Amino acid sequence: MYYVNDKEFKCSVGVTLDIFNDKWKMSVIWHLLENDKRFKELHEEISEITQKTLTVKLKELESKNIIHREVFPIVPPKVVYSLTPIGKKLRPVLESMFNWGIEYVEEFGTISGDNACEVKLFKK
Amino acid sequence: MYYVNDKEFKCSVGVTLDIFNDKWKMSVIWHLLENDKRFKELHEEISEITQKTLTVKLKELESKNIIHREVFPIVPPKVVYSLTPIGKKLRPVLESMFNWGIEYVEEFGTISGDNACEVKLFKK
DNA sequence: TCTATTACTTACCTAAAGTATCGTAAGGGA
DNA sequence: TCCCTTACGATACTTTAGGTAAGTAATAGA
Repeated sequence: MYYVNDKEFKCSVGVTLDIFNDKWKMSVIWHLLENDKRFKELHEEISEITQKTLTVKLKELESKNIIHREVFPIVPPKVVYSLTPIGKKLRPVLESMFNWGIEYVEEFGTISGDNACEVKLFKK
Repeated sequence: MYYVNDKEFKCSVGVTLDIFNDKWKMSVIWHLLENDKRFKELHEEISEITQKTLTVKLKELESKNIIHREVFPIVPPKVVYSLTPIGKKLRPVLESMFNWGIEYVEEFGTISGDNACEVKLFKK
């Protein structure tokens, strides 16, 4: 049995799925894998998310020790988000999702042109 | 650019995240990786999901060609769900989630006793 | 006849996420 | 002085995903 603040899990997969049980957290991790980002940068890159939801998701990830939030006390404000060590260890998860996505599209979708996405993934 | 029925994605990770953007689909895959299952077996194993939601999620996964649904015309009814070839290719995704979950619990949770979960994962 | 079985369906309700707008705080320009 | 700017996020309201609880069909067995 695995226990993470009062919650009980039969399996470690459950721990992971319980954290990433929503629509957005994995996306945030994906974008932070590239490099640290300010709130506005994240919001521009994950353009479909609303400001409020992004705020909530960043707080959730911070409270679970997956991202780190650094505030610069200047005006206009500046806040930079980065992955913690355990957050960085999510890379293999996103990597396998990346690879599966390609296989899925090759079978059931279409690809046009190319994209700079691999760069994001495979740069250290 | 990647296209999967009318939807456009900048990155193949987006394709994967768009499919598994909910609370339950990954869990269903996890349980089907072990072996094919009837509706009732899945419902017992993923006990927190409601019957209605499981029905909906299975239909969604079937429509996306990730699982296969076989109906036996008997009474009481028997319906067996299994992973399609592309569905089986999700194993590395769950595997990395499994591994990350262990690392996360080692750092922020506790483990008591052991579990038979690895068996499920690593049996072919 | 009555109950158990399995895989759903239906109607209703609640909680999570989305939309839109406003607040804060310091500096710059008219 | 007053208003505009930027970056973050708070607030109020609406939409939707998921949860609750009950019902259905068809047959076997008590």
